[in-house]
Amino acid sequence: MARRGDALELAILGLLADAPVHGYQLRKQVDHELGWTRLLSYGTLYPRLRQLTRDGYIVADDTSNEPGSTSRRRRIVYRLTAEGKERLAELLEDGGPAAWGDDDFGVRFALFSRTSSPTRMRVLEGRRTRLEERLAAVQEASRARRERSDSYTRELRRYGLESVEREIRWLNELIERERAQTFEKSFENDKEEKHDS
Amino acid sequence: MARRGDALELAILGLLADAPVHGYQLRKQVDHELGWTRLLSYGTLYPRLRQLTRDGYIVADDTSNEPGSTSRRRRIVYRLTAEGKERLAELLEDGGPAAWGDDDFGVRFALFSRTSSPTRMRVLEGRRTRLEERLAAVQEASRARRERSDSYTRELRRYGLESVEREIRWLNELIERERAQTFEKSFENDKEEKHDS
DNA sequence: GTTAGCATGTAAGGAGTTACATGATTTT
DNA sequence: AAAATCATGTAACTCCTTACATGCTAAC
Repeated sequence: MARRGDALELAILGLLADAPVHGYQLRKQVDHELGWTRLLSYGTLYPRLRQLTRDGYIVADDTSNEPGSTSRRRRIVYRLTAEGKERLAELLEDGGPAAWGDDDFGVRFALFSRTSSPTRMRVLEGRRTRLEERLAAVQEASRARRERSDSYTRELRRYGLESVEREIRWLNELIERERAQTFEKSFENDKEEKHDS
Repeated sequence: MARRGDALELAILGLLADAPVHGYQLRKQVDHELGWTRLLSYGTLYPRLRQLTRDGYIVADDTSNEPGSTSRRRRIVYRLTAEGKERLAELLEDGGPAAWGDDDFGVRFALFSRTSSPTRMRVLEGRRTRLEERLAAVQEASRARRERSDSYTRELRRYGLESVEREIRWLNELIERERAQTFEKSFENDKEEKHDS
């Protein structure tokens, strides 16, 4: 049974797919390169690296044993195994509800170049739907119920709604781009098919 | 020893300060009226209400026992005690680092009308500093290190940076407004003082 | 009468933070 | 020589989610 939407596992496997890195550097990459909101602590990262090692998705190379160049720091560099690559592909292609969440979406989006076009579409549209639902719920609540309405609460809601609307517009652009690309490709395929016939 | 920045406790006490409500409704208010990102589950809310009751900050009135109007639903309505009001004031005036976080900031901001002006300033400026640090870290990482740079990663970073910059501009406006208010008040105080003398 | 929503809870498990602990290396 | 940062880890604790469980009431 595949663990449910696990942004951290995906982040680790996705980053290691680019190049082998050690834990300390991995943390920085997760914090800075992926759309990570809260900082990742070592108390979370290191145990997880060991767990993924146990699972057979990654392997550790301790560089301190290597007689390489002069006095290197002790580093444990992790890299993907064949199973890890499979696992990564599997996680990436699962564009279900778990992928619409705030944390998961960022990581998945950053790894879109390893994701199939149909899955990219599912993730983008799922995320958009989720945001639209949220928008509707907040708007309705502010309309129907008589609620807290001091200036600060109103300002917070205004800014929040504006931010969500902005992200929806962004997603719409991305979806358009994605569609255009798919169209180009199917157009090229058509040409090739005609060539074949 | 005061528990560290606890957005949920603050949210509950803050909402109950307006009016007594029952758990089910409280959840909606937390989700819709405060800047809450992830949904609050009952498995979190109800145990916490009991805990706050044990702490003496709130009390429960079971309306099903009241011989009031015809056949009301069973509701357990909570309201603040005197200790709860004190606790709320105490939490609100602690504008330290815990208040700069993504979750905490939203709740605190929504409750700003119950917060003193100096604390409001501390919270706003602290939040701004935190965002500026984050911005600097990401920008530096994207400059210095050669990193993932496919189009999706770049687009995610671009959008992320834009969002943070936007929030900083928003905070700057709010800080300006706050300063102007403070100035007005001190101006009025000056007049009164002159009047006194 | 049946579905949908209201309303309150419990138990188990997982996940992450915090604080602690250690030591090497680079920079000032 | 001291301070900062690199680098890895452990243990306790807290918090939250998930899934389960129950029963009432309004609407269709």
